[in-house]
Amino acid sequence: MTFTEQVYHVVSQIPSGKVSTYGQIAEVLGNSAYRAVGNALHNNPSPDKTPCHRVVNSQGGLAKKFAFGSSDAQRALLEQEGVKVSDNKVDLNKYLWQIDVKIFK
DNA sequence: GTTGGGGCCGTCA
DNA sequence: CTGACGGCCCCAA
Repeated sequence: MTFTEQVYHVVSQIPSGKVSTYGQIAEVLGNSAYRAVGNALHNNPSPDKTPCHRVVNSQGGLAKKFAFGSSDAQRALLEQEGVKVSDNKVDLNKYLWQIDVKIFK
């Protein structure tokens, strides 16, 4: 199980209507591997299995380029799931997903 | 509040 | 094996 695989696994565990940050994922997988996390999602071999649109940065803002093509698609998906997006940013206080460490165990 | 610079981890060429 | 890049994050001016 490589780091990338773990990232996919964790991201796939994100429930609908919730979002997570690169920092949170990195915090679960390692200490500070947010770089690797972004890289992993960039590869994103299975966008259907890996909802990278539910992954945002610390500011709750959407990324510039996603495997889907553009951030507008990501925003649409989030709103479709019940997550209200304003100015390409989500309310982390409400939609931030509490990552469970056991998910990749 | 905004901008700039440094540093972490992993993968690919 | 070494070098470079990335959808980042944090701290200091």
